[in-house]
Amino acid sequence: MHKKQIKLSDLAEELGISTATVSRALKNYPDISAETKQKVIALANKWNYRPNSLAASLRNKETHIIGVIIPEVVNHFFAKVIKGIMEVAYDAGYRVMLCQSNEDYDKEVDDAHALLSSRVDGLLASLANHTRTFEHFYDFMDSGTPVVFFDKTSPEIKDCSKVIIDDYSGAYQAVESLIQQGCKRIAHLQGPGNAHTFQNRLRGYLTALKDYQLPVDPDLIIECPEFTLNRGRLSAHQLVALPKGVDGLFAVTDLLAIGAMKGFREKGIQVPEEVAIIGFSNWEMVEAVFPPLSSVSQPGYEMGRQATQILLKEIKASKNEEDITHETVTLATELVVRGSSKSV
Amino acid sequence: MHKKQIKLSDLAEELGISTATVSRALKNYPDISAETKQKVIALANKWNYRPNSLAASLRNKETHIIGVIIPEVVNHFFAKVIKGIMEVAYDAGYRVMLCQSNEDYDKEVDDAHALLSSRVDGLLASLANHTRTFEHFYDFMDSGTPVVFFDKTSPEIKDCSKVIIDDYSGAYQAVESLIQQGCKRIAHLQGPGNAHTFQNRLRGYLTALKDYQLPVDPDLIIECPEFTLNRGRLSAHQLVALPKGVDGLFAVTDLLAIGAMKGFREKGIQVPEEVAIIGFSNWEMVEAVFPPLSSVSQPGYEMGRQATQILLKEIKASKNEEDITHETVTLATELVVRGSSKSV
DNA sequence: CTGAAAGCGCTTACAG
DNA sequence: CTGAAAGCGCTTACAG
Repeated sequence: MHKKQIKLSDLAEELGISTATVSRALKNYPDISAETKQKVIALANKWNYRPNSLAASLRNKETHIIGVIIPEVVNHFFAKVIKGIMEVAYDAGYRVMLCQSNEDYDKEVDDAHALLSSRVDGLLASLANHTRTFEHFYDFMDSGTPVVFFDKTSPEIKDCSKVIIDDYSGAYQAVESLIQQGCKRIAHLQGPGNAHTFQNRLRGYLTALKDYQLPVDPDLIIECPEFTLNRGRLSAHQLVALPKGVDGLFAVTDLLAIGAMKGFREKGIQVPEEVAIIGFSNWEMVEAVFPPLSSVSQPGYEMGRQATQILLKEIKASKNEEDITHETVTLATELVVRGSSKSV
Repeated sequence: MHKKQIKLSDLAEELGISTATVSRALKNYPDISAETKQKVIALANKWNYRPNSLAASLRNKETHIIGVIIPEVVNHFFAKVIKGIMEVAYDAGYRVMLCQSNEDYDKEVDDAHALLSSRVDGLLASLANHTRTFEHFYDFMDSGTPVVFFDKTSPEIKDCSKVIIDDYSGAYQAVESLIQQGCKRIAHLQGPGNAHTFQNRLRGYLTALKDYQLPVDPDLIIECPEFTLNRGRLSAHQLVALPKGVDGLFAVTDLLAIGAMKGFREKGIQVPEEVAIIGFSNWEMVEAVFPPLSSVSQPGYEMGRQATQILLKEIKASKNEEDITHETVTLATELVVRGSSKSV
């Protein structure tokens, strides 16, 4: 590998001045003569000089890189979060090192260690479904590197900021709406593991049933290990086969709900006449299926933006040795009713 | 910011040995005594030592980071590419710095410069729709940093590897299939800009028409500036309003095709009886709409994997000062016929 | 207005 | 088997 990248000393040598002066000229320090600045900048452009940011980062003890750990990239919600993160980061002059835990605790730990080694200035993380210990995150906090959790987090984690959505209320509203339109046997397609978000949606479901004096039937609660159309489809088949049947369904995520719609249709069940369905996330595709899917909005883009804004604020405070007050932002959810259920 | 991160010299001091020995012990050099190694490793674990990879990278002149420039993260195809990239990179001990050009040429240039400054070991890039000059990529090649383009590239770019799909054949097949099932007035929802992929799909469409002696009607070709359901929907309305109507549609991407299905349905047009529709990408959601959408498969995950494998091979060759033979891999596409068109 | 020098935290050729 | 020393490419306090 013979990378012939230009360095400061190459410019300095050609101009017959010191690297210190070149460095200062490029950073537009006020006490460098205009003439010197011009010469330096002209030469830097001529040679296409790109400063080695490794060296600068090592020296300055900041990398202007944000680490991101996300369970899964191929997921519309998380993709929007990433977009929000990258935009805010870019506007502030930060770059993003992205890691996908793949819902694997060991990989999550590994990624955290690598990002720590890379000396990222801050970390944005969303937990894998089965993460139960958090030492790999505490390592960041202990080293003074701010961490902000988004979406999938845990109440056990203290002393850091979080951006979450109101999963509980969103779920409650959805199920309440099904109840109010007359559903008596409402199923729930549940998310895997002990992820707090999914637990909160389950809690919203259970509480709504209880508040309206509807019994909880374990047969109506199906844990879906992965979020695919097919899993939703098969769950619908399973529900249709129940002796007492099903007349409503709230799914932890839209993909499962859409899969379930397909599964019901395959069994000749009419939506919403025989089974009313509500999903969660409200992604664009809910408009494309027929009937359009009712869903609870989950503002991923906004979540990414806000989490990054908080992180940048904490990075800045940490750099200035100011005190940091952590905050938990809860983004509102909203039930959007479409053809797959009735408005009440 | 008072990051109290442990460094080699802290370990060395506590053990009363040199940093050189600590460094070698941690890297399991053969000529370090087993006893020393154990002591070092025990202490490193105790203090949770994370080597500063900035320092190591600066010294070794390699970062084990791959730069990725992609037009858009919120796009199922690109998300799958990213997943493929990250998996292969991770397995080889590489990390990913992700940049989203947002289909903006200036941002693409900016991202390229930043990645060059970060001294990534290699670059994977897919062009923004309106990119027409490539200096920002040539900078990498000139500096000896391998670049592999995937999906959106340009024949003007020489001397580097590419992983693309056979857009032309996929499009040709799709349109041929529509013709063979009797469609006479086949519309095309076209992608924006001069992106080569979209041009090739357009070319497949035009050639198929020509081969079957069907006239090309400019009214039937609609350029869609962005890929949204609504854009597909409105395009369908526009086509329905044509005096001569439309009886087939090939869309440059599934989201537009699904939007068009919705648009036709809104106008009371039956799919596939009155208009047969075929999309491009074959993403999971095509199974969810009704009727299920016929589509040309576009293996994004595989594309990400292969592009990364080639890049890693070139990085290795470059490091060993071996000659590099660039290759262009063309992944096959396949028409998958479903309910929105008829098999022939 | 400019330069010499030290230092960020590693790694490794060289010496012993 | 281990250490002293140089160096990766920057930045900046200090001196002039």
